[in-house]
Amino acid sequence: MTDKDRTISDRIQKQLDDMTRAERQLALSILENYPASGLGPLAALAKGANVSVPTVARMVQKLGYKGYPDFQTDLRDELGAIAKGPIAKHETWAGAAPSEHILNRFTDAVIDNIRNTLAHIDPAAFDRACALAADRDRHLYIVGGRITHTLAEYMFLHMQVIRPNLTHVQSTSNTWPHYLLNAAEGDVFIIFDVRRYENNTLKLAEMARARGAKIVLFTDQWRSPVHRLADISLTSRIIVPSAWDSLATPMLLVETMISAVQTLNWDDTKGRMQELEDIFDQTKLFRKFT
Amino acid sequence: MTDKDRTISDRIQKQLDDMTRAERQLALSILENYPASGLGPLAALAKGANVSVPTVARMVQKLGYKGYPDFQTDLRDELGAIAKGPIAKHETWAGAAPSEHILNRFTDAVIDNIRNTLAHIDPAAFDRACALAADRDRHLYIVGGRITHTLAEYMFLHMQVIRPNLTHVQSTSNTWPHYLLNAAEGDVFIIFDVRRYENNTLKLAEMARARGAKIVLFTDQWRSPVHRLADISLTSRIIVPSAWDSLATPMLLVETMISAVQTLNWDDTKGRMQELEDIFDQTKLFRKFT
DNA sequence: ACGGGCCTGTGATAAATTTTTCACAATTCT
DNA sequence: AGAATTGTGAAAAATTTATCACAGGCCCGT
Repeated sequence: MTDKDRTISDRIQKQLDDMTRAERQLALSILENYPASGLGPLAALAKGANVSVPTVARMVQKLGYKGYPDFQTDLRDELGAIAKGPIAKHETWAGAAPSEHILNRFTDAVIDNIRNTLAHIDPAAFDRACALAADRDRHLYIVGGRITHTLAEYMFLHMQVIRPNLTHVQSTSNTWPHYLLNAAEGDVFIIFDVRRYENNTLKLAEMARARGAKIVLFTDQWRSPVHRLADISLTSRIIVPSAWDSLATPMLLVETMISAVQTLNWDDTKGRMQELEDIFDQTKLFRKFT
Repeated sequence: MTDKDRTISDRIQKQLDDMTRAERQLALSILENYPASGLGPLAALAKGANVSVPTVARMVQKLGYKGYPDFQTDLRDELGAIAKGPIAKHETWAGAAPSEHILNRFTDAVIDNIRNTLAHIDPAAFDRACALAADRDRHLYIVGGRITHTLAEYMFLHMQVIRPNLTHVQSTSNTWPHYLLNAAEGDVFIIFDVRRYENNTLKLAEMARARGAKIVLFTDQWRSPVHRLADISLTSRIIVPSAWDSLATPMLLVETMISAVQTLNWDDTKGRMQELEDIFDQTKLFRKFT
């Protein structure tokens, strides 16, 4: 037993590989809300993990404890030890690393970006953008640039399941003018443009605008020049301790929009989602919900 | 009941003055090792406080609980909330929207994912992964699946600037076996695989492994089967109130790794970035940054 | 100092809950 | 098909909790 196995959490994680499905399910549940969930009654823990009572009993014994109460005692001791430690310790995300570690510095920055972004966002505008993206009568164009096309494609992949009638355009390619030939009044362009802003993207936006299309823009705090043409601009803070910017926050917004649009289109999407559920079942990670 | 009474600790402290000798003795004992001591059996708590069993029973009822288990439940809930960190304390992110708005619910979930992911990550393993990714002598393969290839590509785009000698492989394409022909012992595969896990990805990993390559895996909390072949697994929590999973947290890790690798290779990267700038300037792909 | 009122501990017991275990069926994996 | 895993339902065992009555102690005012 090395240095790393001091906490029960570590020990559980280490054994994760050798566990069976139900055990792993249980272990993850314990880790999920650690250590509170393990301090309640055995039956509650079992229920929370969607696992049977004997499974819990069997596992704690596999972990080397005489019984569940024994396991709880260990958990409590650990909890007590933690609380006694350097309390006022500046909060670190990866507790096992010093706060100067890049993991902590970077995460700090991203959390800060998220907080700042959400604080300044206009929920009404966001909702309008979602409504536009959900409208299947409008053709939906999703446009990304050199780096942002990964975000654009990510959105495209999901929207494809949610609704028909959409196109993924890469503004850096030289084929995008072709797409615009088909753009009609009322169509929707979701455009991604963060610094350094791309001329192609701006041109594309201008032409889209000229054809009477609606423009939803994902950009950064310094705002792409496209924002003057956009009906709705969603700006994210993207600075991190790195030579590059972080797309984590824009991605959060993208995912949120996907979720919102899917809800708006739920009636129509339900069928397709059922298929996904079936595939989901095949992963055999979970019990079926009965 | 005001703002200050949110935690049980606060409530107990407030009543401290009105308590009798034995009660105060008990209360201080609870506070002494909070909340661990309150989560054990009643008798143990009594003994630890040098107080009789009925005293404990009487006091928890005075505190307004139906019984000791009731009190414990409250303590556990509080512990669960605390463990989530001050950030997750039901803060509304987009202040302009109600907390039920999807923006707030989704952000809550993502922050929670980040917190949980970072809490369980092994910084040493992360550092080793970065070192592997930074090693120019090893060819670097970046592998993504159907959805995750966007993340893979995102990483690839940045790594391209940082170091030479790398390839982006899409496991869903049927061309990947060709890439493997060139893979040599000691080469590094960064593989992305979240549920639903893809057979192609697993096969690819197996072949890479067979050729003696190192494998770094980005996966979710349920862990892709690839993790058994991986030298280093970086697991993220990815659940959000949506029909899909969130790649925001894996993306955070990716960006952090990019930043770390770039620092490791900084001497060389500096020059390459400058060249890139020059090339972009020449092609006038970008507007100049003001 | 004294007595009354309150608090507290003792020891015991009943009640409630929780834990443990079992055998077997159902399911999943190989 | 056979082996391993997991769930079910139940019952027994163990532990924990809630209470009780009562005695001893402490504080307080007289």
